[in-house]
Amino acid sequence: MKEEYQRVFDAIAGIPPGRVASYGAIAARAGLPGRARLVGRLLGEVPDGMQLPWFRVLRSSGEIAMPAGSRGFREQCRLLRAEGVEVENGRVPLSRFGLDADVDRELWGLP
DNA sequence: AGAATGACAATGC
DNA sequence: GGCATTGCCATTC
Repeated sequence: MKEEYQRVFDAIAGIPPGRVASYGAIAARAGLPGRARLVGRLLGEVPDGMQLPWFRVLRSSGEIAMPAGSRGFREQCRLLRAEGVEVENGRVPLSRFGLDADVDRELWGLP
């Protein structure tokens, strides 16, 4: 596995419970700005049951990035709600649960 | 090599 | 907020 991939996994694992982050944010946190798609590709190949909070990763708009109604979709909603995250119509209000620059700094100690 | 595809994103209307 | 465009990266045909 490439270094980059590992860093992405770390970044995802670094999302605190009850919070969500966008693909772009993860990529950036992993030191791979502009590689949001890479993140998405990795998550797609992560087997279910793997110890990774993949469900905390959403699109920049806050919506779940899979076909509504699909198995993974429901699973993601369930897991998120289990952590206290509001999921309304397959979407999460990033204004409250999303990691923004401020939280990011406080949490991960970025400059 | 060239084109299409995908759990994406930023910008402009 | 929706829709189209453009940029991106890795993989697969």
